[in-house]
Amino acid sequence: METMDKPLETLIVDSILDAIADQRLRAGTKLGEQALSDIFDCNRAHVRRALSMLTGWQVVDHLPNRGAYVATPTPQDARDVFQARRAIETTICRNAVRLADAQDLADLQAHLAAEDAARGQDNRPVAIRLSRGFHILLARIGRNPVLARYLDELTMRSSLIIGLYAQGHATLCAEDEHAGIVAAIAARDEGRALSLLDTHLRHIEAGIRFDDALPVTGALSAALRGR
Amino acid sequence: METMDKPLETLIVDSILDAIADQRLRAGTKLGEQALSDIFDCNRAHVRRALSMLTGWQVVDHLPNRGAYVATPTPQDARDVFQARRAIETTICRNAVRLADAQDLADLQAHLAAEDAARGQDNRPVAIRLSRGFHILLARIGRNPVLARYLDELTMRSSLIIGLYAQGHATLCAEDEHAGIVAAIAARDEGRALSLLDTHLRHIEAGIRFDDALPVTGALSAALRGR
DNA sequence: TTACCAGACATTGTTAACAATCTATAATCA
DNA sequence: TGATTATAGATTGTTAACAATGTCTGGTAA
Repeated sequence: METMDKPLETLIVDSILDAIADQRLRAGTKLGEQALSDIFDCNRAHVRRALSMLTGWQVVDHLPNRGAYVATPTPQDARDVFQARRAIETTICRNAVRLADAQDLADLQAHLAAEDAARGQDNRPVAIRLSRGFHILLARIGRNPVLARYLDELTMRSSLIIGLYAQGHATLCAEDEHAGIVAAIAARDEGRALSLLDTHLRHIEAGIRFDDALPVTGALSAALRGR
Repeated sequence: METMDKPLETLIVDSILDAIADQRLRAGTKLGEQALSDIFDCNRAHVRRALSMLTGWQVVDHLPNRGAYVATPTPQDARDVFQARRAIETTICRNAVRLADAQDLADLQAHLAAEDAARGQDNRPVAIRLSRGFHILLARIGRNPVLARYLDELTMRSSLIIGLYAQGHATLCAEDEHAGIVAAIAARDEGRALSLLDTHLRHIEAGIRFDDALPVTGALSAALRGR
């Protein structure tokens, strides 16, 4: 009889990761232990463990005696993250072209439709989540959990970077670029898929503007409660 | 006046990571909280934090109510890890070919000499460390800390895999293959460097034998004390 | 006004005691 | 003998109190 336990730390970590991915939690936000204990109605020790896990995800910086803060990527970090994404997503995409079955292709089409719908309704929060979700879905189809885990991390950091440096501009993946990649995968055209993906990632990176500064932010509980 | 603090958790984490990288700590070893507290002469809370960080490195599995264990990669994990290494080290190597300056090339030559010396003396522990160190050095020369960090993690997991599944066989990187890569980098021959690196990584992977089973192990304190 | 300092307040870090769970030993029964 | 179950010990999980550090306010003097 399985207990199907749901460790409390995992809930905290996932909530914060989701909030970062959705750009509800912005770079530089302080993650106070008391505040998080209140929000998740738990002991400070749990929060502490969760924060050290998030540090391992590289999306939280821990300053001794001063607390934990959502990481603030530098321009150099941004370049490195996007280069890493190109390296990893290239292999993921090659896997996807080879391994995608009928169900996977259907999932991709459904995802494109959902993205389209969200944009049609001007639903920005959902559009952000689906935009990231496309890359995550590709990683699942690639069937390499090691690479998928790294991509998870890199897309989190991408969210922080985009929220910091590309507020007005290319804040979302261009939808037609996603569609082109899906078409190439369905056609088993590896070369075209890889080329389109590389171009797509460079477009995202090109949308960031480092001269824009960072606005500080508050409202931790609102960012985490929301969904 | 800097305090140059050296957080205790960091010491514990680094010691265990080093022990794993050097194959002193083997897959499946139990990491008891009391045992580690004794070894590092510290509070159990520190050990607890260190273990949760190591979980983030994917080299420690945490079983609720049963403790922490050095991860035991499956054959599938092994395939995924090596594919990830090929993806990441390809980009790292491309960077290295472009960015290596005179000092970097000298460092590479010095490293090859050190590897040669260790082999000449049949100093297996040092040879293991240097074998991994070559790939880490390449990553430093590539100047992308994000990729370097992932390679750190992947080489750790490679150490566990090799210790588990390739005991007798290809337990070390072939030295001449490292030398060939260095020569290609020095000649700024990107194509040759990438090709040699890919072949090298496939050779390492080919050395693992999944039919061999895992021997359990003990001697935690000896593995960590040693150096 | 501005710079500096002292104190109160809030936050993080540390420790120990207690509770819950698991594991290994030994006794019981078929 | 072999399997099962109780019990004791060890290990992990949880909590609260206390200590150390950082931050902020208000006041003082140049």
